[in-house]
Amino acid sequence: MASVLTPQATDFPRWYQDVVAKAELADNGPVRGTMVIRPYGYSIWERMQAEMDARIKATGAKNAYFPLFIPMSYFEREAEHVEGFSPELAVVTHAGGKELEEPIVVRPTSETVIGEYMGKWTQSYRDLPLLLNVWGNVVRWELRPRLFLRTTEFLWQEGHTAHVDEADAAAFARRILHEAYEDFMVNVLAIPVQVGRKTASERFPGAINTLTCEGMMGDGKSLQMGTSHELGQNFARLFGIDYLDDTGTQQLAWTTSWGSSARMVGGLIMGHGDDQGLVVPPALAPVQAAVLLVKDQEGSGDAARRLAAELVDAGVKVELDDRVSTSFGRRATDWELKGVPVRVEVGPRDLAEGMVTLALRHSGEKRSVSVAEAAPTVAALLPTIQAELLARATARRDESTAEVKTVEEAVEAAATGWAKLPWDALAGDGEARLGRDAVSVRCLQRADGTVPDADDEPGLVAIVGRSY
RNA sequence: CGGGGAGUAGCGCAGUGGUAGCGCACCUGCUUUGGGAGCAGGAGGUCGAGGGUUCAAAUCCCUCCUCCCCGACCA
Repeated sequence: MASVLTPQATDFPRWYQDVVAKAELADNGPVRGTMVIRPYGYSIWERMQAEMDARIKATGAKNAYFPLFIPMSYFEREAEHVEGFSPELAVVTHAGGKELEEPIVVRPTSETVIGEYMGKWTQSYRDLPLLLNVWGNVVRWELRPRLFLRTTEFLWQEGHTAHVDEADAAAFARRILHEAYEDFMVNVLAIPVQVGRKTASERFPGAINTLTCEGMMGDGKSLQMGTSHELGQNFARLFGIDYLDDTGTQQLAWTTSWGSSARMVGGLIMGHGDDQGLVVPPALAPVQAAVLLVKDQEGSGDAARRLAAELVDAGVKVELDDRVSTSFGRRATDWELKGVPVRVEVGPRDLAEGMVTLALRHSGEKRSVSVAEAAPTVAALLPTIQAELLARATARRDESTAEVKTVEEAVEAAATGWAKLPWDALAGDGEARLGRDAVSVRCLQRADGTVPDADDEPGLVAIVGRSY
């Protein structure tokens, strides 16, 4: 059979584009950098949203919505913020048939508007912490777009919180990082992210500290899959987020912001995909099992429908594929491209023996089970597959991570994966030297892998690599 | 913004002056269906736009537009 996709080893970026197209995830939009998310791609994003939303709400944050349009003047209040974002702003200068008095920015992020309203809403320490989350779209004008990974408009979640003091803000930024982001990525996406602290040069514009989750992709490059920022009192000062404390003294709040986006779909593709296409972990999959009717003869159609119903009853997300006017091979390939964890192949040959065939996407394994055992077997397999995917991704990441001592060795290791390098080895112009080879510090960790509180703690380790 | 390409059917492309073609996809029918089925028939085009040369332009000339790829930022 001719291969459907460009092999990863031949051209990884082209493989990625092929998967996006053939698995029917997305199309390019009419305006450069925009993206049309197709139903299957969107169903994956909806599953991500559902899992993330539950984790975000579990921290006490509540969903709200803020406007797409932001007055330009809001941006100009914070020097680093405006400097960081101005090259990628889309600005509305005309509306209603005339030129506007003040240009309006299409939000690239919402710290400023949300700051303005937090300022209105916080008067007493009893109003704090104020924990908000927004699901929406943002626009950052991109020169080099790639579907899901970097598009001019993208879907995301941005959380914004205000706290009575620095310690509470710092704790919350870490809580989101671990309990929402890391937990989701490890346990649902089955991607073993490295969590750590960004260096000053990689920090969010206007933040005093940025924390990150970095996943390793199939080509050894790093993908930033979620970030959580401590904003200090920068935005509180500029937008008047203050309150009276329990002694009646006026105090400035401490704020955080944190975001994750549909870029995670790109992480899913490149984190688990293979030359046969996407591989979706069962905990995430919008379709966990496809019941594939080989041909509708000798009652196999009825058997397939019955089996699909049994799978639903067993709590499995099922899709019945009885489009027998399309060849079996074509349909099997399509489900494989879409990364559906289990295919249940139902045909007269097996049914004559009282059996059906299960095909596992992640391993390529096929096994025969009796019709009666099929539904419970599939239901029981899903957690096993989930665990195997995480184990496999973890092993691959560890094999592709080298412990090194010098900048030169780090650059060499970054050709195929990550390097762990003593942060001290990058003192002075180390980051600039990495940058010349398109390599950067993805994050800093303590020797035990935990997240540092400052980048001048002794003995820190820099995780270094190429990135998306 | 600097350098390099490309615009012809939904997608990928061929077509160096004689009036539009191939592969895939699509539609109809028949035969198929256990890893992208076969055969037959069919539909689909202001050849990026405008101007010029010519008996004749997808093809040659001029102008414009758009898109893609490589160099500085980013979820």
